[in-house]
Amino acid sequence: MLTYSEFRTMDDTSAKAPPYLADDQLQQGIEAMFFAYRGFTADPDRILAEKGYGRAHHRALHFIHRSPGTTVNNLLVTLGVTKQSLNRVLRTLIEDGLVHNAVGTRDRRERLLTLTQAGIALDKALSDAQRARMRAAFTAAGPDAVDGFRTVLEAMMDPDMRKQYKRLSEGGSK
Amino acid sequence: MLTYSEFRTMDDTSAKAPPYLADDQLQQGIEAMFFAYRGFTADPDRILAEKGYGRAHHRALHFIHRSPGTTVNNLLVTLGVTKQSLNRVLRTLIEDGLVHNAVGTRDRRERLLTLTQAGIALDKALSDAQRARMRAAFTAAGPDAVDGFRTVLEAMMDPDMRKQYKRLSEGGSK
DNA sequence: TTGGAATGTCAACAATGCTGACGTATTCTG
DNA sequence: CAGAATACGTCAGCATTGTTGACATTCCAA
Repeated sequence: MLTYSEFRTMDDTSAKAPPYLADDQLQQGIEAMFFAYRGFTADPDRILAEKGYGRAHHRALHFIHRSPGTTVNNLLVTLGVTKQSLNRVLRTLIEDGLVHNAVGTRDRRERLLTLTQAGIALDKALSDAQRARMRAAFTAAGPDAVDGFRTVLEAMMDPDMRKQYKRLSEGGSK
Repeated sequence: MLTYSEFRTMDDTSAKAPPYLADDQLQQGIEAMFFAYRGFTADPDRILAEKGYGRAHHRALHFIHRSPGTTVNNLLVTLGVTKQSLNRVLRTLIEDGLVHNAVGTRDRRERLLTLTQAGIALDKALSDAQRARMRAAFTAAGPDAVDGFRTVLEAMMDPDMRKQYKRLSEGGSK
């Protein structure tokens, strides 16, 4: 099979590229996403299973760690789930002493979420495992491929999610 | 990214860009995967919800379409789920007349799975939606980015899944 | 003071994973 | 041929994580 760039090079005799992508290219991309996402979650999932948590707990820990002091509503938007679904996860994390919630100072209705030391420790274990795979993939693929990887993924996001993503990438914390 | 001690002493005017760190690249990749996968599944999910199916039905339809006449065992390996989980999905698809299973010719214990016309139609609707987003992303990102995208995703897969992926890529495009 | 926003909680339900156990048909092997 | 192994289907039960809907509480803002 030709790569897309090879395909493009063959046909690219004019300044205007053909606005056509072979369905095989797209199909391959779809399957790549499917199989890669399985790998992406495999390592944290193993750790989570040992501790009795699920993927939703990982996501909550991750984004609380990423934006310390975030509110429940912010987290809802980022994770794209209902408050009931998040609340169930959040409650167990708070009960287990991994997450701390404090009454907001600017707005006392809000609950500002932070990780405890135990929460930081678990997040680190999960994050280390996931980053190790990402690092291996990035190293194997090379920096140019990594740029392309991020460019395509960003283009695949819903606009609202892209904003979330960019805000996190640029600021690290708002 | 702010540390926790920095967060605790932070006031509203202290926001500043954190220094560029190598781990930030990995973190950004992780979040890109998370947000992009949401976009990746969003369009098919809407169609599936209308029809009363879930993401697992989509996956089954996709890979049966991709490998017509595949067996249940083959599908189990590709999807990475248990036979009980797959069977539940497969049964509804067969009952609803989207999938046909025939007794194997080479080995009569096997069930050879194919899509019916109705199954092909639903798969096409789902596939069209997903491909449209993939096409838009590929077009926006450009051919070099697409190559990098696939390279990194492939490097992120578990070895067994990478074999599956390559087998499908080679066979499906001949 | 009142309306609405933010949050929490309870109940019910659905989709989709899992393990374990069992039955049937078929094929392979000694 | 007898028994082991394989492929598949199914039942039962359970966990995670998503959904709606309803309702109470707290508290900011007009």
